[in-house]
Amino acid sequence: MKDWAGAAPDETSAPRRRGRRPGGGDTRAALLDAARAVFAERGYDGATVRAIAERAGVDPAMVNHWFGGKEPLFVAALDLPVDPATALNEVLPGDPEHLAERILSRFLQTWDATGAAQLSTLIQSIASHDAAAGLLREFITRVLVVKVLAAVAPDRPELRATLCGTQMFGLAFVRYVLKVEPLASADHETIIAAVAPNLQRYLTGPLP
Amino acid sequence: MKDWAGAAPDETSAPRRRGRRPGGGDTRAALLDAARAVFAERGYDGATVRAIAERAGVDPAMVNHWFGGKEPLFVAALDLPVDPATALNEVLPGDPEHLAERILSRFLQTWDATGAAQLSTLIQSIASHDAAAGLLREFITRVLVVKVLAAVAPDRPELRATLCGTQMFGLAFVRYVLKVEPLASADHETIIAAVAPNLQRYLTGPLP
DNA sequence: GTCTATACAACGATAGAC
DNA sequence: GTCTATCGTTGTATAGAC
Repeated sequence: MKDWAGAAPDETSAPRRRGRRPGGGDTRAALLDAARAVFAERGYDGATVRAIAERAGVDPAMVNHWFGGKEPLFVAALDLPVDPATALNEVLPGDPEHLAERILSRFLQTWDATGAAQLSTLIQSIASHDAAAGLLREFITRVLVVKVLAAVAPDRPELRATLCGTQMFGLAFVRYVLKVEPLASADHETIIAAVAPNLQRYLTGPLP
Repeated sequence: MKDWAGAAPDETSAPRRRGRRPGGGDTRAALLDAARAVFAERGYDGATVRAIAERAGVDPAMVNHWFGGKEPLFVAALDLPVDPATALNEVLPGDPEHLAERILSRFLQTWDATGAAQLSTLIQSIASHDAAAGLLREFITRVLVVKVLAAVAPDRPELRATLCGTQMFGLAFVRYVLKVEPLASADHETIIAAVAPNLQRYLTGPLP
């Protein structure tokens, strides 16, 4: 950390070789591992790109080169089966009063296609490892609050985001992990019609 | 949480002695272990009291003596910090249109007092072991559908029950396991005011 | 030769010390 | 207010793979 931050760079230590590494194409994997460790230890804001790159033994610019920035690296470290940014960009445009329907439709399509197995393992790691829980907490806060709620919420975006999180997470768990009938086998239309009004109230409806 | 995969003591083919056993005070624990195993293997309806007692190596009458019946044994096997029957009897009476508020109030009091640790371990075992997931599925179906929804729901009690399950489980997970702010630190009044209308819609509101 | 992974320097923004 | 340190990000030159 303090090697190259403020000290004079004209030390006698040998500079790292520039250019492409001989055999190892493991920079991307090293960054992912380092990112999971640092994000888990310090959270999203506390984790710096420089610290992650240092742990991985590479230049901070590699984060941008391989992932496009700090946040895409964070999403990649979560190892989700979908890219939230892409999904949100497809879902956000349109009437804000029908946003819940679009979110639910996309949500069901994604997890029905991916299958419950992957979601089950994801939830397991979330429930058992504090690190994973911290990562998801960061994810909920950042993605839901900053991107979704800031665009449509009239007030209290943080509270609305967590409330949306309760409904979406509970739906995922009961449908895909517990597989409680008749919800586990219900078609998308039924679920959207049942859940969308509640989710929409959390998004734009009146709150105390 | 108990060890759901723990093997119950094998049944012995020797004839059991009648009357009080000499030193054995482990009949209750043996029944609980056997109950978890058999409930997990066969579900609530498929598990018979006789099979549970046989695996525990005791007389079926012991189920009635120690637990008061099959269902209290099932609840005891779930190792919940509260007795659902008692809690429901305190919550059900009153205006059905305000049932959600009473459920949420009781729910928050229970888990805030017990602490998040116990709920976290409970959810972990649910997410990781299929057996525990099956038990909770049975619990949701039986308790919510038969006892709560049958009393207040105008139609589709099964669907309403699972929808209520999504909201309650999601609330528990986000507040007590993930501890996402501001929901994790919100007072009961705020949460009830925010969630009760949605839960009430699942209970008695219009469904598609 | 081209292509690409890499290192280094530097920019604008931001937060805190003074 | 200024100053400083550090952040995320970007530009660019270079070394090695192709």
